[in-house]
Amino acid sequence: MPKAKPLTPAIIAEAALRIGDRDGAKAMSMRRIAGELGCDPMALYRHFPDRQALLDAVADLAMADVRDPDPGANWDHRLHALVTGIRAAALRHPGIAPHVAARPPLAEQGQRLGAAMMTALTQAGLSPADAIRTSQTLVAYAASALAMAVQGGTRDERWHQVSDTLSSLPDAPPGDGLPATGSDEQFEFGLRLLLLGIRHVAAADAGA
Amino acid sequence: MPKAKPLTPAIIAEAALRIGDRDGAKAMSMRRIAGELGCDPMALYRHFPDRQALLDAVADLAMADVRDPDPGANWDHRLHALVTGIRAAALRHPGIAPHVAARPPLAEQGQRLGAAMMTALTQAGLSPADAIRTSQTLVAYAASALAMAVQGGTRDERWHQVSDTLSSLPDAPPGDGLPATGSDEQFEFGLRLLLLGIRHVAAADAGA
DNA sequence: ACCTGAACACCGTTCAAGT
DNA sequence: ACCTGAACACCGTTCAAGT
Repeated sequence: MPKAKPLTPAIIAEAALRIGDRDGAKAMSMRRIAGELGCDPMALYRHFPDRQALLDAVADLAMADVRDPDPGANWDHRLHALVTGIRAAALRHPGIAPHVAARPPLAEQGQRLGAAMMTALTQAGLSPADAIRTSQTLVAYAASALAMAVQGGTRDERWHQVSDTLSSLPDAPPGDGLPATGSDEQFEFGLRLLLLGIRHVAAADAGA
Repeated sequence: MPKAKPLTPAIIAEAALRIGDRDGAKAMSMRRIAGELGCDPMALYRHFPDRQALLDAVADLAMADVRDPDPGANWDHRLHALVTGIRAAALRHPGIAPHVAARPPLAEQGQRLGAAMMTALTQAGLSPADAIRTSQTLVAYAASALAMAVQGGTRDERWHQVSDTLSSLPDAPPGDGLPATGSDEQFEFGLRLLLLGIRHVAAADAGA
């Protein structure tokens, strides 16, 4: 179903996100996106140098509805809300989530979220240099949590095997009732681990 | 250059790894692998259900030369060596590294490394349940560090922009001399953050 | 019954030909 | 000068035809 004419990068990215939400990651091909917009596939190349650049724009767009929660809250609440929000936003768009995990959004939304994390970490008492290093670590963890929850545009059952595999080792842990690898609970555990480490570094930075 | 006849999953995985090392991730196609082995592309399907399963085997193979360092060492030294070793092994095979990052190796090597991490964490004093949760977090972090260092089978320059982007924010940190996102130094920082958190949890588990 | 390779239904991107 | 779409060089996988 062809549409009107005026193409912009934003319109293209929105169409691609729609297709990804509907039909998965592999459906976001140049041909399918052009079909959705009713234009020639080659027309997309006048707005993006290649498919990778187009998907970068889609990934950034998917981060648009992550809110930086009330700036008056504690730094750890803010950080927790931000990182959780990034993961949740990506999971709301499973088609583009693998791309978010593989390549950090660096456009408008990526910069906004990066800035929010930096202020929360500075608020925590980290030195500017450590705040940057920590931001990168949190981005890495959020990305990985995404890759684990999503595979090829659908929530990935296979990761559950990691938990099963680890549970079946000699040291014999309980096994049942443990969070699966890509689950919300497992994500929360790792994030708490990182926040504990951050608190420690913050104390050291403040003491220095 | 066709070779001899007998195909096994191991021989196929070795050929694919060789191609990936030489020509990158996209070169590991069913057709190219078959060409390397001098067989029909369809012959591969008698040993693997699909391409994804074949790449899973290649990813596991790439972990084969990670050593569990001297078991007498401190738990944090062992963990550090294991996680660093996983990342280094994957970076030695950049063609398969993105796949290692996206899907954890669960075959022979994956189970061996999982078991090694579990014993180190138990040694640290963690409860079995927390040891599993922490293993998963460490796997997640290692995977992410890989995704950041490698893109499409080559070390990714684009991630350096994350560091640049964060450095250019209002709060104005020094900017120069900071580790780039996919770098060894940045990886070490995040790993130390996690080890600090683990030490904290270990103390709590021991006290309970 | 097993194996092969032609064929199907796609890709991203180049580039020559049209306007 | 700009835009188009045919064509190139690939994919993973199915399946009918051969042995």
